[in-house]
Parts: sequence; structure tokens; C-alpha cells
Amino acid sequence: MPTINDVARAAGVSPSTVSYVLSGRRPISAETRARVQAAIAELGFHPHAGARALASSKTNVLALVAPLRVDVNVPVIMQFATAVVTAARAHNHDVLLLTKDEGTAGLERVAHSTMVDALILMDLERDDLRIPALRRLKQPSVLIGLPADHTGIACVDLDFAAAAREALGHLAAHGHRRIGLVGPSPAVYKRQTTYADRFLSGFLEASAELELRTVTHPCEPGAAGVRDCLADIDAQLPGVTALVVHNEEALRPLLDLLRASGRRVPEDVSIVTICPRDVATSMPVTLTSIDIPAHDVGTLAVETAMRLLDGRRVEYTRLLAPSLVERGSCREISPSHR
Amino acid sequence: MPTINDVARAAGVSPSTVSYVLSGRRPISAETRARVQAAIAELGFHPHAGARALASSKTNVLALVAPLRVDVNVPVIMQFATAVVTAARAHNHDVLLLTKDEGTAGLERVAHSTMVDALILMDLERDDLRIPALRRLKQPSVLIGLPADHTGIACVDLDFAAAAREALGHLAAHGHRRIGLVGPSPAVYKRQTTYADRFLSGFLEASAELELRTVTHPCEPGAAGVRDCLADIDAQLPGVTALVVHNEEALRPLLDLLRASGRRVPEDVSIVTICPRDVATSMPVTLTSIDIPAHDVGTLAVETAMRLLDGRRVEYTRLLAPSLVERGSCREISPSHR
DNA sequence: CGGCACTGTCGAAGCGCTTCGACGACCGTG
DNA sequence: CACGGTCGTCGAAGCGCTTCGACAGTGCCG
Repeated sequence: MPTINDVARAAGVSPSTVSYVLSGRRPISAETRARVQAAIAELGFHPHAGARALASSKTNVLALVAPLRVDVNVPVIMQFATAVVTAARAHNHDVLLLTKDEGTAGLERVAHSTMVDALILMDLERDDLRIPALRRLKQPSVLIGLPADHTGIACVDLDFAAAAREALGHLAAHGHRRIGLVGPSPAVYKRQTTYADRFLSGFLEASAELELRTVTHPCEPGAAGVRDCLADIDAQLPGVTALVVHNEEALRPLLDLLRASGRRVPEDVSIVTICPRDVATSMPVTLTSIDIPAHDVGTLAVETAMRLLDGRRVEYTRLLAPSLVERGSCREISPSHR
Repeated sequence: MPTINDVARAAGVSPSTVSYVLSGRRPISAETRARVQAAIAELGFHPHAGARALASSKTNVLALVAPLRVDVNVPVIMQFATAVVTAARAHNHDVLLLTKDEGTAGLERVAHSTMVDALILMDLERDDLRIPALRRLKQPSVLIGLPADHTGIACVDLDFAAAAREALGHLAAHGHRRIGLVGPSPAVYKRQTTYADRFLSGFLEASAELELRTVTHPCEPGAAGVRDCLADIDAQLPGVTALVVHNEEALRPLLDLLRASGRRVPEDVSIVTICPRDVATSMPVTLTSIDIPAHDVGTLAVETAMRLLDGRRVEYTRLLAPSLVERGSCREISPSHR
């Protein structure tokens, strides 16, 4: 493995000159630069990451703290991860993968030992214990999510409250007045994952503003959970004409159930869902949906981290505007039925 | 950020002594050790990873090269990743996440710049271009998969050929004689992902040995693909009584299709599938299946990497034995129907 | 009781890079 | 023509750790 000294010798310059060719931090004549680059190419020189980190106190590595549970939402998590890795590479950074399970200790380990320049966390809880730990680190961090007290920490996410408003607005504009929310599983609420709460409060707010009759219900996973949830909604809100579904895994059983009980989508029940685009399009009925823009969020998180590292200004709370795509699962209700 | 010198001063010893306390490579008196540890705890000292890597030529980081495509098999990939990260942490290593997209260049980048001690790759193709590149690296690598020429590189995977044999054996033992294989999508075959081929040849082999009438078919994603595939199988093998399904995403539409056409599982058609356990159990009919032991494979891959790093002997090809779990989607055929 | 093998600790070198200050060469300016 | 300012390059220090050789002290053997 050749070192910078080998390169310097081969090019007939000093090691520092090679370093400056590499970093561009000082002017180097075109001629010298060419000789150095030739030597680098010929020897196949790659700077030693550890040495570099030691000398420059920069690792060019980002930590990505992901929930590696094997349950729901795996595809979404994967999309975030993909976006983060891709964006990081575009900024010449690599990604160290940590699990949420390691908790605070994991963050401190990689931060204190200077393995990473910044951290990106997903799956934040409302009063996440990791937040105070993050504040103590010298490395900046970016959250994908919006915990309760996030002062001084950059947050990026879809604006779930706006998404709920948009979903209800869309249904209301089509004449729906009685609308049920099929929410995430109780486990998600219990974990206080913030997007669930934010969506719910947006929903309730919009419901009041638009003077709708709505009812909201968490939904246990599995066909049985969906059956119970739907039964509850029907019982509490007879004549419901539309459902907002904020629960990917419930979608399929829900559609099965509706079909089995002879309720057609959208003729008898309209549906607007919030989920990744490909989930919405892969259902037996393609669904009008609000996309979870995992790619954009992940990319933005990385970009925010880069800005922080460069000492540039950042907006500390960036909630991406939702965008609803019509796919025909929402039907106009004629005034007589309202 | 305190350094080893700060600790040394606080404990009244030399830096090298602190280092030896940390590494245990030389005997240190209990008394001194206690003093040093107290100082470490008090100052909150964490060794600088870069400095360590530079001095010791060890990074305690593993590269995990994952296919970050957002299509099928995402849950399986996630399970592998989870297992790898967890196992790596158990051996005091961290995981750097690379995408398959970076190809050979990515491997060389992290290896040449000494960011990692070893590499673990998933989703290998039959004549994977990365294999020759891996051979040139000074770091050892472990493959999850079994490409054509893997001499000198450790490989870990499920024994897909044996899995196919086991699936067919199970069906044959229940009296089935006419059996169709619903294979992965043509895209998977085209990519020459090795597990598809291995499963297929095991299937054909066992079919011949057991003197079965079988037909095999790739299966395009989506309901339409499944319909075509099933139609082809029915046409080529009238009176088929059982299906082996090696295609997770086809399972759901396949079951829907069978139900819609009045063929009950297992009364009219028996099914054995190979997929992650949770997929098999989350179907409307719980399916007799052969698990893809992502957790075991991932853990074994890490363990193999550790052995290689320690200079211990390893088996260069480890194919895990499949295990079939009965869940009632395979029915005994009475001799009269055979 | 001299010599030897440990045991426990230290000092210094060195890992490969970045960065700062220095300095000669060269330019334009007054 | 002398002077200040750039430009291009070099040398050396230093980042924080590991590791090797050295060495004082101790216990044991012959």
C-alpha cells in the first residue's frame, strides 16, 4: 500500500505538495499537479482514512441510526437508508450503520471515538431519550422525525399534519362528510412515534374546520385487526362514505374485507391513503394517495448534515409539503347522498 | 475530548501503560489497572478511532455491501443487514454500509483507504465482476451467495438445491406426482442471482430422482404475471396437484387467484414455498415453507469474517441445511388420485 | 549468594496524513 | 531599480494511538 511519501518521491516533490494537490487548499502549478496525479495513478495511491481523520479531524463518515426491527415499514426504512447512502456518497461521505437498539450508548461510542462527522437518526419518539445525548455530542445531528423538544437539532420530515389535512380536504371536496381514519397500530402510538400523533392532530383539526363527521381508530395488524377496526368505525359512524388509511399493512386486508362484504372501491367507499407510492399502486385497486417521500427526506437530511458541517446556515425544522396523487379510489358523491 | 495522555497524567502512569490496560496485551498490576480505569471513567475517555487505526492497522469496521434496490425481497435484505450489524457489534465491530451500485470501485475505495478490516457482500451474481476485485484486496471477504468461481473466498448461504429437494421430497411423500414450480421473476434469472439457479437445478435433480412429472416457470411480478405463469403450468401439466413457490411476491396474488378460480389450498392444490417465515405465516392460508434463515446466514458471515481476521481456519463454503416447517398447506393425496 | 526469568512499567519511535510558517522566484509598480 | 505582493513549494510539527525494546524490581533456583 503506497503512502503519500511514495507518491511524493515518485513525483519528485514533497509530501505536503501531494497533500495540496489532493485537497486543492493551496495553488499548485499545472505541471506539478500533473506529475503528482500521474504518480498517484501509477502507484494506485489511496490516502489512509485513519491517518487522514487523525490529522484533519474529519472522517467523511456519517452515522445512520436505523430501526432494524423486522416488522412493518421495512420498505420505507430501506428507502430512507438508500437515499441517505446515495446522497452521502454524492458528498464524498460514507455511512456507518447503527441500530436503534444500541440506544444512547451507540451514539456516544461512535461520536466520542470520532468515527463519524455527523449523525442522522430515524424513528424518533416523542420524548426520545437520545435527544439529550445528542446535544452533548460535538458532532451535529439531523433527525428524520419531529420529537417534542428538538430545539437546536435539525429535523426533517414529511409534514404529516398537512398530509392529513390534504387527505380530508380532498375527500371533502368530493362531497364526503362522514369519514373514518384507519390509523397505525396501537404499538406505533404506544411507541409515540411522532408521525402518528402529528397525522392524527392534523386530521382532527381539519375535521373540525371542514365540519366533517369523523371517527379515528388505531388498527391492529392482521386481518382480524382490520375487521375489528372497520366494525368499530361502522358502528360509531354509520353511513361512512370514505376512509383515510394511515397504515400500509392494513391496506391489503382492508381491501380484501371490503370486497368480501360487497362494498366496492370507490363506488361504495372512497379511500385516500398515505404510504409509499409503490404500495398504493400495487393494490388490486390503485389508490389515491399521499406519498411518503422517503427519498427526498433522506437526501435532505444528508444535505442538512453537510451544511452543518460546513458551518452554513440551516433551517432547523424542515417539513416537506405533502402531495396527493389521484388514482381513482375517491369518488364524487352526488349532493343527494350527502 | 481527553486523550490517552490526559488519562495517563491523571492516573500517574505513562501513556503506554494506559494502552496496555486497554488492550490487555501486557500484564498490568491490579492496582495500576484500577487507577487507570478510574481515570478513564472520570475523564470519559474514548480512544480516537482514526489514531487507533493508524497505529494498529485495524479499524474494527466491516463493510456490508447490500443491494439497495427498492423492489422485492426488501424484508430479506433487511434481515440480513440486521443480523450482520448485530453480530458485528457482538464482536466489537461496526458496519459501513455500501450499495451494490458502487460496484468494484466502492470495494476498492474502502479497502484501499483502509476504512474496513473485511467485507461482506450480498446478492452475488453467477459471474460477478466484483469477485476478481475482491481477490486483489488485502482485506478478506465473505460472500452471502455462491457465485461460479469462488475459489479462495468464503461463501455462506442457504443450500437452495437441498431446499428444492426437500420441498419436492415433502410433496412426493404426500403422494403428489404432478408438481409445478413457480419460480422467481425472469429478471432474477437474467441477473443470474445464484440462488435461483441453484434452486432450479436442485428441483430438476430431485424431480428426476423421484420420477415426478414437473414443470418449472419463472413468474413475472404482479397479478397478471402470476396468472400467466399458472396458466402455463396448467397447460403444460394438466392435473397438477401441487406447487412449489420460490417467489415471495407471487404468493399473495397466487393465493388470490386460486381462490377466485375455486381451487382450494390445500384441498385442491398443495403448496410448499420457500420464503421468510413471517411471509409464510402472514398469508390467508398459513403455508408449509422452508425458511430463508437470513439471521443465521448473516451471523455466520460475520463469524467467518472474524475467523479470517484472526487467522483461524474457516470452511470456505458453508451451505446451511434447509428446514421445512409444516403449516398445513400440503395435503396427503389418496392413492386413487395419484 | 550470583544469576536468571519473570513481572510491571516506561520512553521513544512511528503509523500516514494535514497544515502552518517560511522562503525563493517572479511580477508589477512607483 | 528597489520594494511589496503573489505564487508555488518545502520542511517540520503534530494529530492520538500502539508497540517494541529497555530496565528496575522481585522471586527462585542451584
